[in-house]
Amino acid sequence: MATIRDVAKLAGVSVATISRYLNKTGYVNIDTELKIKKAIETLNYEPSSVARGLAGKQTKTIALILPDISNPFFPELARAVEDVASTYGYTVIFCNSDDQGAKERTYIELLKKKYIDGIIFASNTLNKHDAEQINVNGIPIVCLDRAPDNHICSVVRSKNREGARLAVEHLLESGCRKIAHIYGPRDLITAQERMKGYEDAVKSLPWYSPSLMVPGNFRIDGGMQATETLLHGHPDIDGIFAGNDLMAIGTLKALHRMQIRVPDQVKVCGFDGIQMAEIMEPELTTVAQPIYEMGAIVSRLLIKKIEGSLDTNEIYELDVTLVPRKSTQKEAQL
Amino acid sequence: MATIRDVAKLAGVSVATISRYLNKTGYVNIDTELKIKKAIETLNYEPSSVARGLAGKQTKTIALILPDISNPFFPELARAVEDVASTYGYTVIFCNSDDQGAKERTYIELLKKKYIDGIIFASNTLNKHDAEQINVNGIPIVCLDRAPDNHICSVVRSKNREGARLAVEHLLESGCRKIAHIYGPRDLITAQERMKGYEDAVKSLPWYSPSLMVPGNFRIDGGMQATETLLHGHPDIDGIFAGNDLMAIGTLKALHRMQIRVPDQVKVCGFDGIQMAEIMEPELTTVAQPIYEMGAIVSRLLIKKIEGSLDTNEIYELDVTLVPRKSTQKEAQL
DNA sequence: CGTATATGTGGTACCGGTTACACATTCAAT
DNA sequence: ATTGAATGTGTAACCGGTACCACATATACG
Repeated sequence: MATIRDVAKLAGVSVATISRYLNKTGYVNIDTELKIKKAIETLNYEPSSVARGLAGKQTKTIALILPDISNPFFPELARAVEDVASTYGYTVIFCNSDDQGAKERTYIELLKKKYIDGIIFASNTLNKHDAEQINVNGIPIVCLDRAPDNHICSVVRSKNREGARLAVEHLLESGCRKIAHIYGPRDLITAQERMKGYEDAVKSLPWYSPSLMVPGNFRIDGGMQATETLLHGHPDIDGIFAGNDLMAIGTLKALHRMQIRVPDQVKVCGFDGIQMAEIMEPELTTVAQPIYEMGAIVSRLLIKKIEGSLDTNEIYELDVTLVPRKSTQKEAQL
Repeated sequence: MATIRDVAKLAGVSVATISRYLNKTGYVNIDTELKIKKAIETLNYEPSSVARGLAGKQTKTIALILPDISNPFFPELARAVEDVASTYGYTVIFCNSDDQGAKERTYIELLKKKYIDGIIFASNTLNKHDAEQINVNGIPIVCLDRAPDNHICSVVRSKNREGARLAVEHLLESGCRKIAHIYGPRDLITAQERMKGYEDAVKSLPWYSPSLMVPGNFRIDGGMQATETLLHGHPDIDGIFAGNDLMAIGTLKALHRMQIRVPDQVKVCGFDGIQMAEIMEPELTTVAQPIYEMGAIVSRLLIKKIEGSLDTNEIYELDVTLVPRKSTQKEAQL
């Protein structure tokens, strides 16, 4: 690999000039420019990002910390992040935290040593202390869903509470008269918000009872178990709003095993809008988050922050859309 | 951030000694060691990976180039790669190539500039020329599925041909008498091998006809279209072996729309063993590849290559397993 | 014409590590 | 006593860039 000094020698100028030419900082005579161009060409020179990273500030690398890439919600997000990052010339390192604070901190240490330019947090355990820790090091961060604390970093999230209300209202309109909710892990803001949305929509209704809310774990198996519990306690349930699609899929599976027909006997609605929802049989109605868009926005935000054209921390709340499908279809009106 | 010189000053020794201590290269007196330890402790010193990268050789970073992380096959693979990489202290950069040679080459250029330690190719367009190009730069590479050329890099793949035979035999055992095949993109080795496996198993059977093989694109929509074409031409088909799970899912969907019952009228088998297969209704029988294991092996291989404890290029062919599920179930024997 | 400003270029000290080499000292073996 | 290996440490060049500063020349303005 040729170095900048090789190029300088061949072009008959100093390294400073080459650097100026490369970064378009300072003056370079048009003739000199041509000579440099030719030298670079013939030497097949490519500036080393590592040297640049050491000398200057930026490594043109960002990190994406998420709980688990094999959770179907994240691949699309990751794709979006990588897409916009690469169009801006950034490279992305990805880390699976499994939502464990310890792992996150380990990664953060590692990333600091690597002079990473910024971090996207799609993980949920980042707390105020950690965020401040990173901020101290001057590394810009942007969060998904969760704000460690007000204004410590920008946050992108979608309207979880409103979405949950939408889901319940849709179930009501579809003819449900007793709707249960399977909620996700208590420590996840998204799960909390969706639960609140559910409560908003049902608490004034005569049939409402707190026992209609049971915990899941945001995974398929959790949805299955919760559904069994639910139908055991309330055999007359005719609508289930699951806190995310994975649990809704579990619900569908459990109902199928119990030989309960969807949507005839029980209607089901999920939340997230992952691809899987569409391939279920019956197809799963869901409140879709704009996953790709979230990833794209969060990346653009981070890059803006890195490049200094943004120094305020804002909260972006994205709209969700109810996607009605088979699993909540009213009986045909004959 | 403290630097090595700060530590040296505080500990009252030279930077060389600190470096020796850090890398456990060369002698360091036990007393000196203690002083250094203390200095590092009080300064909260962390060596800069970037400086190390520039001075020494390794950046402790590997790249994973795959077609598209949102293709359900890859998240699990990516997870495995990241898991083992991180246990060895490596960090992973991921790149979506969309199977476009141009994108791949752009990434490779970028990665070279970053002094990446090695590359895992799970993408399919890497050709001999590209691979040599990388080899010239001395960057170790390991491939999934595809060997650009014999012995230019190690390859991890699973027994596609044998797996396809397994699938067809299973369909035959389940009572099928006319089995079609939906194959994937012609330029993918995996698709070719699976097609060959299908042919191996059926070519000597009386009903066999080349028109039983139709192209899909390894995606859901491709599977749906292919299924429609297939049943149009051969209404008496009672078994379909799709080249991958995504297409098999499409098949299931198409059959459902055509009101053809699975497995009663037509049995379906996929290939890959992605999580989605299990959540289908009916659950999809498939030939499962050990996806996580493939990712783990390929990463370990790469790391060994990087660290010099491996210099031969080998081919690892992993066993596949037929996972019988509802979509190929025989009618109950009453 | 003197002076300010724009244009163009080079020297070189960094950035924060690694490592080759030189130089001591200790200790066991001859 | 001599020698050579093992132990221990420091100096400084290098990795490949960036950027500050000095310095020249050309052009414009009052």
